[in-house]
Amino acid sequence: MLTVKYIREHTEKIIESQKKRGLDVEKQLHQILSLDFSKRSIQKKLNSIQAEINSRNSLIPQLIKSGQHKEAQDLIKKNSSLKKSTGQLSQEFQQNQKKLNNYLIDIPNIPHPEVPEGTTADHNVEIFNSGKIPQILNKALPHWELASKQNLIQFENGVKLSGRGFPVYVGKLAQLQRGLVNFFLDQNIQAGYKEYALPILVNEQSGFATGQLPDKEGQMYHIEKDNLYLIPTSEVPLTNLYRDSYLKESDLPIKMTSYTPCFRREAGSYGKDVKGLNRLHQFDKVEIVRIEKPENSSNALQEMIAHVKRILTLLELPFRVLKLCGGDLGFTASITYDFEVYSAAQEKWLEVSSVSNFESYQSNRLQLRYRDKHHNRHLLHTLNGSALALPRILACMIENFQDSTKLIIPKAVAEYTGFDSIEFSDS
RNA sequence: AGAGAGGUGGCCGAGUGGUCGAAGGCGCACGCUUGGAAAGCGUGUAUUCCGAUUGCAUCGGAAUCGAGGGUUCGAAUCCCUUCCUCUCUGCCA
Repeated sequence: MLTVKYIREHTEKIIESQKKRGLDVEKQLHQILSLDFSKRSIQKKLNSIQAEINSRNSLIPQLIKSGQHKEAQDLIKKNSSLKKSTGQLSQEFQQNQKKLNNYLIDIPNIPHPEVPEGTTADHNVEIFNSGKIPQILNKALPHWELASKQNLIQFENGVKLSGRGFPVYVGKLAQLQRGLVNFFLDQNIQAGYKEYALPILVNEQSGFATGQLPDKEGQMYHIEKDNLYLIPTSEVPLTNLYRDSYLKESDLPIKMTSYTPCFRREAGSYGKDVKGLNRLHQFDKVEIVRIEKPENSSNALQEMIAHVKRILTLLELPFRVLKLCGGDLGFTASITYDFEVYSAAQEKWLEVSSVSNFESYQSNRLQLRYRDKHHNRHLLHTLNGSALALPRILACMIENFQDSTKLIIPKAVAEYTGFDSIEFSDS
């Protein structure tokens, strides 16, 4: 979230830039400013009363020692009456603070100046296109048809076990998926990211710190008995490793990667684009996260974009990169680039990666800071991206790399699977 | 799940009612020492908020010893609630 100090100093700028999201935050910001003002005036009063009490308290033991009991009793009486007023004031102070916090939590991150105007996904700006739209095979089948026919994915069994959105991968396709995970992880490790194997259940605090709570409360699976949440992305545990941290300049940058399953309830998204692997409740993803000094975060973002591009190129899939417009930007992100792969049989683009700079928005909740050479304290910047999410990659591979007899595995991946094609049984 | 122990500053660790924001050590920073380094010596070293002055330097104040509440003129220290960790037992992949 934004700091009050920042809001105080940049009120107009924030109001202006939130318009890119289609939001009018003027009223909220003024609420925040007035709550902040009253908070400070309450604190001022409280502090001075407390100071008075404290100064008397330090006299009392001295008076008692020197036998001046009457004087001591006098001070005690004065203090106990003062104390009553502090009780009320501190209650007011706390309530004020709570209100202030609720407003603060509600303000999304400020869109970066580079974020294009626009209200819907149609206004996202294409900044890169790999250029090679594949020749579509005459009878190219969408992945759900082909994979079902060849018994590579069992959607019905998934429904039997869990419900819609929990596919079962079979045989070579399961192997291909495993190979891809290793391929992605190795690519990330080679690029300097350290691998972590993480819990996929996290507590409330972790969910809050990266911004999933309370914003996406309804989108996460919640285990009430233990008050734990199934992670919607490994961004959550990965980034929270550095919650409540003070880093040294020499520790930076921090580059991490992790493979985890991800869980999303996808409440409210039924009916649209949910066929096959397009939208799932459980899927596998390899994530990259970086923690950077503020002045380096833009460069880091560019590096991440280049990195994901490289992986997609190795996969030989046609793809494009979009700069998200304000209306399509996530709550916590300052700027986001989406990677979409072209699915020939579906004749549409599917999002396979999303790379974002959160600047200090998450750090403020995480309390993730560093100390510079002059011993001044600053919030760090966090960034993350998928490298990559599995199901849609699989879907595109199935749709783009099929011929009449087999599915062809790209070279770079074949090293990991141990086979370079999946033969179809004729039927 | 049951029983017990415990949660103190970047880390370890002392501290059971009164200058305790907290001894000591480690670490870190700067300085001295040295041909250089280590060792040694010296100095400094928590965070947040409010205020003054305004250079993110300095000064004053408040709060914080897991969290919340209570007792008291006064609590890290006593009481209650709660969360978490560890050990043993039970159970088990």
